[in-house]
Amino acid sequence: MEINNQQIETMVTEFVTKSKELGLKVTPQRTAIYKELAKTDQHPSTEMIYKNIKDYFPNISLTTVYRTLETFEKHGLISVVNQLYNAARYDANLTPHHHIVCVECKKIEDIYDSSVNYTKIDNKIQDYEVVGYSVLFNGICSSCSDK
Amino acid sequence: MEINNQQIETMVTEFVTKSKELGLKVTPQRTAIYKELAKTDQHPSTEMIYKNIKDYFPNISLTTVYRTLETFEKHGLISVVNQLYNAARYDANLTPHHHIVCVECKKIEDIYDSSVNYTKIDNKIQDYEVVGYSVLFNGICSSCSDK
DNA sequence: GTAAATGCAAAGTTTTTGCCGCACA
DNA sequence: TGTGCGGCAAAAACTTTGCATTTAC
Repeated sequence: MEINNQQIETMVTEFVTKSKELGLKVTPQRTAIYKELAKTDQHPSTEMIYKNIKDYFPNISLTTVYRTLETFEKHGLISVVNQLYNAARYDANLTPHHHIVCVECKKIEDIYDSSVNYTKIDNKIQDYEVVGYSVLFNGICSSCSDK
Repeated sequence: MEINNQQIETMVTEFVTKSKELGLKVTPQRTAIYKELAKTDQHPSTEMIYKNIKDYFPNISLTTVYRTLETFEKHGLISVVNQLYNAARYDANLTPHHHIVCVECKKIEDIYDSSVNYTKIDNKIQDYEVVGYSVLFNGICSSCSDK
């Protein structure tokens, strides 16, 4: 799916407004980083964003991209697709179940709550042959919310 | 939730059987790694598993743990909780939507398929205050399945 | 006996941190 | 004119690879 120029401009305008509300400075680097992310639905990594910006903004630092994306995410301007990107986490329990991760301490727990249901899907979505799916809830665990 | 010794032994027995069926050698290291994962629902990282085993198996190598977990995962003996652990991936689209990732090439696409629905949940699961959730489908994209 | 698995060392990736200079409210 | 931001370098954290040795079958 393509995102057209007008949509991007709208998003950038909102980004500037929200940044000012949040007390974040709007710099050329930040605008470039936001725009790079707004113009694609490919969910790029930090490195990909950096490389794209380098073409027209050769002095930008990779560190800035890392720090800026983290700042944006912390303030809700963007979201991280893979909350648990820090390290691989494994599970020997192969029965279908869901997970909940604490956004503070990164602890993961299994969910067996019966209110959590997923509607049956067929094994074809868009151009993909689906081999599985997982539901990941984000939350704050009781010990972190106590703090 | 606790996993009792009998459950663990059953899992280890099945692990040995499946390994043999798959032509995988059952070594003391592999058994230790599997057991370490079977006895917890904490979804440990490679490092955590390594540290726990080190206590009673001081010679084990971190490399072995990495390689073994990858082998187990490839053969379906265990699963990886966070498919996209390689690098952080970002999204400027804040409207609720789901994702599908190609298990081969790691490409991510948005899902707007109306057959994908999630039943409404309240904002409390177990001890967590839920702030959001995401559904991640695993699949094989058309260009990868062509190969 | 042989192919597969392990351990060690080294290298490759991804991410974070410290420090200093710069710039915009 | 001070606080936040950016750039550079270094370090930290996580993961993979090459090679010689050992082991399970």
